Amino acid sequence: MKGARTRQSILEHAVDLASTDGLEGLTIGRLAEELSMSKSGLFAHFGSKEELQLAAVEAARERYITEVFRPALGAARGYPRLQAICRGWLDYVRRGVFPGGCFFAAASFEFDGRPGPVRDAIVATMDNWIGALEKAILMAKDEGHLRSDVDPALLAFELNSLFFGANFAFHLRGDKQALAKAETAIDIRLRGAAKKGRRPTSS
Amino acid sequence: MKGARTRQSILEHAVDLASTDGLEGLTIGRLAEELSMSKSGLFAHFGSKEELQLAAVEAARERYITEVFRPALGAARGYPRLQAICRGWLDYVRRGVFPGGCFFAAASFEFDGRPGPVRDAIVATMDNWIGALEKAILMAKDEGHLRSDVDPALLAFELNSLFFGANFAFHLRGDKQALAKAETAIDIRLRGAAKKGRRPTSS
DNA sequence: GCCAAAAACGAACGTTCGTGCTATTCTACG
DNA sequence: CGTAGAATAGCACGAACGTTCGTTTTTGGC
Repeated sequence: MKGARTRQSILEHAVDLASTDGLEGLTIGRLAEELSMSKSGLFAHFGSKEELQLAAVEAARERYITEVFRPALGAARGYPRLQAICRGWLDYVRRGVFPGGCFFAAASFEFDGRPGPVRDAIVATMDNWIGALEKAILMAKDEGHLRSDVDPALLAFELNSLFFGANFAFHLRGDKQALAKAETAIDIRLRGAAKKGRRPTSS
Repeated sequence: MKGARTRQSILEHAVDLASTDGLEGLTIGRLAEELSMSKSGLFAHFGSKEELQLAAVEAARERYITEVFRPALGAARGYPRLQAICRGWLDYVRRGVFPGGCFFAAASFEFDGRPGPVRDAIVATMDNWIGALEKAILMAKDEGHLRSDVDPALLAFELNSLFFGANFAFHLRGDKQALAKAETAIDIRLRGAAKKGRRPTSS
């Protein structure tokens, strides 16, 4: 089917557009114009704007997994993988995987005070991501790389906060040192959680 | 003049609306309807939507200063004031000062990939805020409450990240323990930066 | 209580929004 | 190669958008 290919290319553009203009600011007319196709032709792929938004969230999730999460799974489980996730995240901001900054950070703050299926999809994605972060931390504990009194939920909260903070400082404020600051803060935090005697992995 | 009073009440509603629907999602028609006045009558106060948005940012800034920053200035300069700022921030989220969560967190992520005067106003406000945070940290160093190797810009970055992270976890994910997590993380971080021998202020 | 000035209104502008239809073009399989 | 079915285009719709303008109502100093 050609439709599937078209649909995919629509979604790639939709995700880029939404990362700068927001999921609500995403417009079928603009999207169609930028892709040189008719509004109705594009519209037929989704049936409603909400379906387009939901598909965009899913497409963004896939890009995120491909660009940030899956590569980190190449590192050995435990501390190295946790470190790979953190570095991968900062690199994902640096590389500009989404032109308007992290799609999910933007979507999270856009929909945090609004009900509906789109919000639910974002919440589910973020729950999943935080859960994966907690799991990586738990693994590092199980491997004996992190101290046993480390609270996975707390550490995941802190790391994710620093990720979002880095995205904010880098993209909004244009702070050139934002990513370096985040890396420093993360390194210190991780080292503090590491078991004594563990040789810190060089950067 | 009655106009000034009306303008102010328009802006209070505009700020509330924008905190849930975004500054771009803010609509003159909706705003007028909720205030039971005509679109044109409301419009005349600002002259353009962009002016309305700029005025809303300024009004939000004033509310923020009144609700979060000024109260903290009542605490003694140094460590206590820094602590008061942090606790005040978490309380500001808990109390729901803006119905859709922190106005500036939302605005920051909404405009982080878009140029224009509104973005500039948000950047200026955030620069100001981060600067104030750094200044409070510097004061705490000067008072001898924090270790001399503490980097104010780094610590301000970390604290602000935790604030935004708390707002995210609380409002989007509905994590009831989000504020407790943030408080724990902040306390640990501040204690780590405090000079040895300093008696930690009880909560 | 008068009267200029300020404020609010009501109607309309052109544009864009999301969403239906119907017709045309293209694609891929038999 | 022909043709059924998928994909896209064209057009129109009602509603809402920001904005303009002329009129009416309200306000506050004398």
